[in-house]
Amino acid sequence: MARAGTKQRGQRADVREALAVATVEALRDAGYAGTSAREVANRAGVSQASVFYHYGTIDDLLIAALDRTSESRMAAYRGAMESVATLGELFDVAGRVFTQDLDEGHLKVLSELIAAASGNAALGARVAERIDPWIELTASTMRRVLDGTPLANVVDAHELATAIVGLYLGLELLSDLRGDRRIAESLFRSARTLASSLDVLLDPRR
Amino acid sequence: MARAGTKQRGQRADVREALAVATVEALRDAGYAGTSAREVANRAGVSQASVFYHYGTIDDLLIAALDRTSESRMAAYRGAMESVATLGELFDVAGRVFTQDLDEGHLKVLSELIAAASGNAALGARVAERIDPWIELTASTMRRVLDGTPLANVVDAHELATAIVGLYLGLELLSDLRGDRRIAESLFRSARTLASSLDVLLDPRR
DNA sequence: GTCTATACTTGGATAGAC
DNA sequence: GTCTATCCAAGTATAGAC
Repeated sequence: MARAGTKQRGQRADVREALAVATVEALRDAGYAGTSAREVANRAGVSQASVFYHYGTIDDLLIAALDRTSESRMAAYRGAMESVATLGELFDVAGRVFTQDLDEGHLKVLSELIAAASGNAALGARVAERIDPWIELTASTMRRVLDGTPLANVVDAHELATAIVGLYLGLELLSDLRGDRRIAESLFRSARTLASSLDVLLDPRR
Repeated sequence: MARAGTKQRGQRADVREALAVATVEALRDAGYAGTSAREVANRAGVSQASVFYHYGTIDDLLIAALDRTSESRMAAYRGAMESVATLGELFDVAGRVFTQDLDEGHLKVLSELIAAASGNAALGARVAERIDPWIELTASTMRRVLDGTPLANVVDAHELATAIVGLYLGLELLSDLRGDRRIAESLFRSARTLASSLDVLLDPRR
């Protein structure tokens, strides 16, 4: 079924893909400072020059890696959040997805690039754009969960969402620094217990 | 009053001090990646070689800078937190000190070093040690504020403190990325309003 | 103690062969 | 398209003059 060019195009896409994957791994294992063109190229098993052929600059490669994980995680979160109707369920699901993020290093990619943005304004602007969808997703989830409860009139969903995304990032930093994900795990467990009690208070019919 | 040696010792201390101050500024303005021996030395107005004479390695200089801000901020926080007795007051004070941190870049020093720790395990261990006192301070403040309320039996102060420190770090990252501290400001304002209501619920006599 | 000069390493990016 | 070779800039660290 394939004509000439298909293989070529396929290989080209393969290398691009491999570089993006390798960049995610490098950011996860070695941080921003350790994610050089050489490091990524070695991980991908290609030459260092091909990084610049395919992506032009390191920043473009980093953004590609961020988009890669971000889109994949966004799909996972959306799916998980759709089934959530109460605060208890919310923390239950959030805890599970968070520890998965932690294990697979998805959040690490983001937190490394945010920190890197300090010394690289152009990169920072591009990273900032990519956080907005996460705050939106969180806000719409909060609106759904709080809808019909007295809290809906008291808290601003967008503001709350910003705090939650911030908390996610901060917990990632701390867990990673300690090399211990149990901190976050027990936190989500406690939050879930509290949230379940709150669910009853907010709507006793449940 | 001074003998020979006083001036010498004083100058030596001056340069050490100037280097530590310059490092804090460099981390704040240029991030970890931009904080090189050359950059710091230029800011301090001394030669690049003196960095190594005084601190031996870059890591030692970075830790000295962290200790410098950390101790100064710890004193400020302790003083501010002592007067706090209710949740409403807590968020009021926390909001003020947080925006001050943001403006002066104290938290930035910490968040940059935490992110840098990914690619530098030795640095990471030293940074981790320096976070514990903050969690302890937060935990003891929470114990005091929650003491005598029904919440005291429901939440684990140390766990809550970890979440709060994480939230602080995360909000710092987000505010800094956006270059907009109003996000955090309005968040603290809302939290304070909510907390004041909670104070009344928890102890109507107040 | 502080400087200049320098050795050595790593990283971003390009040129040119294949 | 991918490689090797190379250029250039920047960083850590040390040596040695003053």
